Amino acid sequence: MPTTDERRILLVDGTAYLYRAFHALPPLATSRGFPTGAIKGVLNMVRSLREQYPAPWAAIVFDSPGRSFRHTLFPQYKAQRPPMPESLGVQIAPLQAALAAMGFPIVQVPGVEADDILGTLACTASGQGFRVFLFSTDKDLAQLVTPDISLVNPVTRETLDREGVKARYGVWPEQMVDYLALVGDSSDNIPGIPGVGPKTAARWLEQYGSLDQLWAHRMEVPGQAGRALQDGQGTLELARRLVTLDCGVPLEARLETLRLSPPDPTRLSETLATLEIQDPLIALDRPESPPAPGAGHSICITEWAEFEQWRERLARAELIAIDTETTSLNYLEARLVGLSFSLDGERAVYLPLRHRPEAVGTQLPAQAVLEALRPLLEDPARPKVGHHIKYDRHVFMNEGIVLAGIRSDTMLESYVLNSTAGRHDLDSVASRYLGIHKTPFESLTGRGQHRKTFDEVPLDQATAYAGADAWLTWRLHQHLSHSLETTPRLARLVESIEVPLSSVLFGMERTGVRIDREQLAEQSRELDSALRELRGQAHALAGREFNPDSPKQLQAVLFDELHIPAQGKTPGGQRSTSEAVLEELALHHPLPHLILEYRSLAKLRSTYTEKLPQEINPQTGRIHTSYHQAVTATGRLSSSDPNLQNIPIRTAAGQRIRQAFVAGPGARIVSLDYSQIELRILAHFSGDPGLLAAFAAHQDVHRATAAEIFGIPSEAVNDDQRRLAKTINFGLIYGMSAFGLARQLGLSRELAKNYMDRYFSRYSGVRDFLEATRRQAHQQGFVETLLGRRLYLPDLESRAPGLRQTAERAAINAPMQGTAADIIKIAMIGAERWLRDHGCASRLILQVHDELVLEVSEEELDAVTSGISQEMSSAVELTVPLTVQVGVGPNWGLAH
DNA sequence: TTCTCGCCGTAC
DNA sequence: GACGTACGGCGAGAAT
Repeated sequence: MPTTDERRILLVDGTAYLYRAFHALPPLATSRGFPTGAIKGVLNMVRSLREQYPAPWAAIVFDSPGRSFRHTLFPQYKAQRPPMPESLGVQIAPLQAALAAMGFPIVQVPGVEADDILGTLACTASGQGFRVFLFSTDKDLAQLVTPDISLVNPVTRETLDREGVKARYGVWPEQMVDYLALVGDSSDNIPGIPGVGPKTAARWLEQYGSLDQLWAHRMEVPGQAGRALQDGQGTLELARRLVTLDCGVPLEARLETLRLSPPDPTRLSETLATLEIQDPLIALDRPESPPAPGAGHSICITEWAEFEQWRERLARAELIAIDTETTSLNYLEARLVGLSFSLDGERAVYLPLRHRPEAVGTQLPAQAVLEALRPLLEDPARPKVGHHIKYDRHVFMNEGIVLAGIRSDTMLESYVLNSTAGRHDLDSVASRYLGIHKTPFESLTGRGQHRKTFDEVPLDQATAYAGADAWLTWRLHQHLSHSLETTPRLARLVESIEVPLSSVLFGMERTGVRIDREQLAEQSRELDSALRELRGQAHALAGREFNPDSPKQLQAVLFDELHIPAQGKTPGGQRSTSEAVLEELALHHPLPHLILEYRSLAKLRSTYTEKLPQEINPQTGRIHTSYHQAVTATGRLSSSDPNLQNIPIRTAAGQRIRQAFVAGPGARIVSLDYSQIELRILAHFSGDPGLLAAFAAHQDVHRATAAEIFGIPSEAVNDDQRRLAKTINFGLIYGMSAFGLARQLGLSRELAKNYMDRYFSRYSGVRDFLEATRRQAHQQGFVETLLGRRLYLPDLESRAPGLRQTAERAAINAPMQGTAADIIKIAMIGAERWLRDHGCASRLILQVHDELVLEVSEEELDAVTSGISQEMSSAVELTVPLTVQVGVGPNWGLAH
């Protein structure tokens, strides 16, 4: 994007900005109570806009209070709108003063709405050869879009050109007025044709071209919507006049006056001082904004000779940053559209392969290019780096190419460097570490129903976008790997664990897990009838029909109608209907218990028995989850689409769902899980003799704990005592307090405190370790796992006690949870290597934090079971044994 | 129609 | 206020 183009003008819908800032941002006020939140918000938005869209010309347009021609036309126009809040209204004048001091021309015309002013200015400027950028979220303005006038969403920066309008709304800009007239606009109180929404309107206009043509053929339009159309003449006439922007508003402000001026530092600082706004970014705003930081350069390759030259360069490169562009985020459905590479972080090449003919003039034949690149892509000695390269491996695999030579992954580098710094997608990481703000993907493809796939994106845009992904990845690797080297353990974590693990996860995702569809269907049917029955009983008890899935309706029934006394509050201040509360309420009335039963079955049905079959891939007949390696704070994996790490196990009905996870013919399911891994880690870290001894002797640790707390022989421990000890043991890992223990067990606070004191006097090593962890966390600002993985905890220094205490509990939990994660990751890499070295057909299929699940062919059963179990227990050397429990069965439910 | 948020519940 | 880490379904509201 050129940074100095004389004929560019920015037209900003100031009123819309104002409302957005007012609603989106926390209220802010001067020491005397004058509200300033919206002012500060708008100033910041306008500042960043000026940086990102350098232009010599601009206007910020405001609505004026009072009536416009539309009110005369239609008295109910905007009638249902609440008046502007007073605390917003008073901010307008000082805002305009500050904007003027920043050098922005302000335009406001009595009796004229901002949209009409924007329309008039846009048309005038465009007529004089200007390139116009309209900043507004109002879809009415889409009618103005032409090759010279673009509409930019100020929040997402999504830019709509003519194609974009068509993609977003399904109609061309010149059809927008007709579209809006058909649909109506509830926020402006503009009537439309009843029953006609965006989809119907777009379909009709696609078919008939315009409202006039549609009207001429109205008797041919079938259905209820067709009848509503036939009755709608008056409505349509009116609506069309209301939504049409008036582009001929008489303006005093002539275009020549709309030049951005340099800020007036004196006036600006005075204005900001009065408003008590201290924001160096606003104050330091300069007329010459810096250009967008270090843009790389991207070349599109469409000639074979040129491709050959680049291929030779790639073959000689020390390191290749690589990225794929595809048709889908779903790794099995994704089809390769193009490839980008960068060798130096300055230049990138883009190889379009499967763009649609209408989006591209010419492109090289995909198959030939891939075959020519295959030796390079599959060569382990040609080092590559990518961002989230597990996805690219899938894409290549879909093309029959086995990507090899993966040196690193910038997503994993960013995650290990600081898991909680923010998201770890390329956009976020590039902004965070390089200060470079990528063009959002949606600004190329649009959003929603009509969005394009990447193969429909025009080649120039695709090249810039895909090329940026490659050169950014190259630069990020340089930056992040350097940062990691200052803490060698972190560098080693990436290199020895996360990057190899990414390959293991790739294999697990690819393999998937077999599901017995019919068994789940049968369970759904049974749940259905049980739920119908429970629902009927609940309505009978309540004396009326209500939706037991709705906490809000349930509150009304329980607390207002049945007058059961409420127990606790949700964080949002509502009367809670959580499981713990309903358990209590069940003592007063039969309904709460019924609801609990209903909820547990409804959960099983909606989340599992109904959902899982829909996730079965038609090609493979199996479920392929996604494992996320850069999401959790502590280093654990997470799983989604579907989440296979929260499949029920505790209840009998839940167990049955695991039984639908089955082995293929000739195979068995083997489950191996670490026994008490986090408590063992606690024993290791604390070195507490009592805890170490219990594990060394392979005792039941909860029973041993109970024996210590109660001062009795372990044979004498009863079930209640063991349960209490178990709760304390788990609570320790989570940083639980005596209060929490009391609540969990229904004890008095004194008694709970008493038990915890006894625990800590018997296990003083644990007490000292927890205390040392807290102290170290405060001193360093982070805690560490066994392998040096860090969790930073800035909230430890927060002035808010709630935040601080939560951070302290996280500081206690993270070393144990995170170390367990480190250990199982090492075990997974070891397991995969073991299977490969032994030429096994058996496959890892699931990981559930402390459990690995494999699908094992029967002839390999004994060898694999003992081999993997050995890999797991020897993953690291602790001062306690790492015990692994093994189960085998025809399905997951029976493999425990 | 689609998105977001609050609430709730499943796992380890 | 009071037990850590996740993902996701549903209802309800909404500057769709």
